[in-house]
Amino acid sequence: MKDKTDGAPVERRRGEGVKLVYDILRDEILDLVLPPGSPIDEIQLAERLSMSRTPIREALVRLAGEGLVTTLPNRSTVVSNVDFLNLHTFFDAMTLMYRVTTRLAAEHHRPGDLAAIRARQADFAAAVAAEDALAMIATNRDFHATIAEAGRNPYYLALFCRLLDEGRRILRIYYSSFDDRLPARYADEHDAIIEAIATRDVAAADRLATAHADQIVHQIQQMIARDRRQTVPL
Amino acid sequence: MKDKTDGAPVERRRGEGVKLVYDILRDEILDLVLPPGSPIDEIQLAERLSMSRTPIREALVRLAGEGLVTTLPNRSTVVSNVDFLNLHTFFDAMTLMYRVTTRLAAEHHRPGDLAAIRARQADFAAAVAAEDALAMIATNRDFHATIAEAGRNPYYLALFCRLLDEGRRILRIYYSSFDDRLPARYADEHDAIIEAIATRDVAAADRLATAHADQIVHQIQQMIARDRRQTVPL
DNA sequence: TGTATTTTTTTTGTCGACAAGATGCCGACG
DNA sequence: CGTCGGCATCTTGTCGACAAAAAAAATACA
Repeated sequence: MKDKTDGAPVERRRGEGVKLVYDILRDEILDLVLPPGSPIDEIQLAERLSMSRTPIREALVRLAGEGLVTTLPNRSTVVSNVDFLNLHTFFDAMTLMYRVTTRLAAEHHRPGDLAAIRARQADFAAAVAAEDALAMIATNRDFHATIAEAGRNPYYLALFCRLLDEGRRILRIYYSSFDDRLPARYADEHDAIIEAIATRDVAAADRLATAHADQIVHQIQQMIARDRRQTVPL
Repeated sequence: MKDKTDGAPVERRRGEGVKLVYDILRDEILDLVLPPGSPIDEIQLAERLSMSRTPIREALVRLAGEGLVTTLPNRSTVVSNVDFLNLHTFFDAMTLMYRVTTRLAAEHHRPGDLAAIRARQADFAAAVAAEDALAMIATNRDFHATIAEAGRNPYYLALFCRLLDEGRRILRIYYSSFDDRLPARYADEHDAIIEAIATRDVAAADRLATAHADQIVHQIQQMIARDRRQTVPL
């Protein structure tokens, strides 16, 4: 089978191999190309990318640090599972991070930030117009991550990105039942959030972010309730 | 010089070397045995612990993932600096995590949790009685980490532990000026927090946690204001 | 035929060695 | 006397190979 990740002996700059493996695995995990529970074979990856096992292992250690993979000692490392039993902890943290990052963005954003945020919103609108649910997921993530960057709190940013990535995985699982009627509402809410940030209206930013988070959480919960049969193994 | 980390060729079980290096480096970084900016030489560590560079590198990658060390590409990896210019972001996140973890503990704690929390509080009280400021820092961290565990939100727990560790480092820097008059107040506040959690009084838990966080933040700020001269290089 | 035990195979964790990149030193030149 | 370029040294990033541990397979025995 022909793959875009060729096995030909390509020359790579020093220190670039790790990043390559890391990015590939990360994307494949978040896009569910590697579904939760998939074993990751180091040798196979090494042959596929025509490099030694050392950089692959380093990338795996980094992914394990972010919780995307789980390494069983002396056994294979597998893609981490999504903890459906404790999704409420995810929703709780997600909502809080939506709120604090948007609040902080309204407080601390600087001249260039609004342009970046609006650019991301344009990307999201394009994805909505194209009815590309996968692109919506990705651009929505980038939109809120950019807001978090404008808030300038690295601790919140790190946790928020982790949550957004996990959300990307969850949404992917329920991609088949993605309701493309709601996104228009999301786009409007995004515009309102931008407006609140631009006018430095912290209270409005908090209120809008809370409502936005509630929307997304509610939608995910609906998806889960709808497709529960498929998530429970026989 | 004789060290407890001997260089004799000791036999180690498979997979134990990485954890050993990780724990040693982590402790030395948080205790400022390795002050911020210290270069970490892989070969030197490998000789000191009588092992290859591979497990040392894996431990360094994990530490880099937690932000405790910074790896300059193709150059040495150094202990991460404390960002004094943006301490307010640290205080902000710290206060929020104090609040949400204490709230969640009041909501979700289970039978065994209170005993564990009280045990940690006893450790803290013992450190206060012994007037051991270093032990106070460590036991205070464990006390709040145990509360966060009782809250059962892994996302908050991870961020909170990271913040508590960073706080441990900051307090260590100002250890010389540690005022051992305040800790008695801390112990009382801890008792009040335990009471609020036990009675599942979420509002009280939130209020007490906020006050507690404000106390600690205020004390650190006072320390910094007092010793600013030493923090500014010539 | 089913189960327990041994053997084989596969995969991980660790090691020593080599090559790329960077830092510092030394000499040449303006 | 100061600055630039080349050389030596040091550290890191990567590689191939070996050993330990677990899984899988094969065999012996009841």
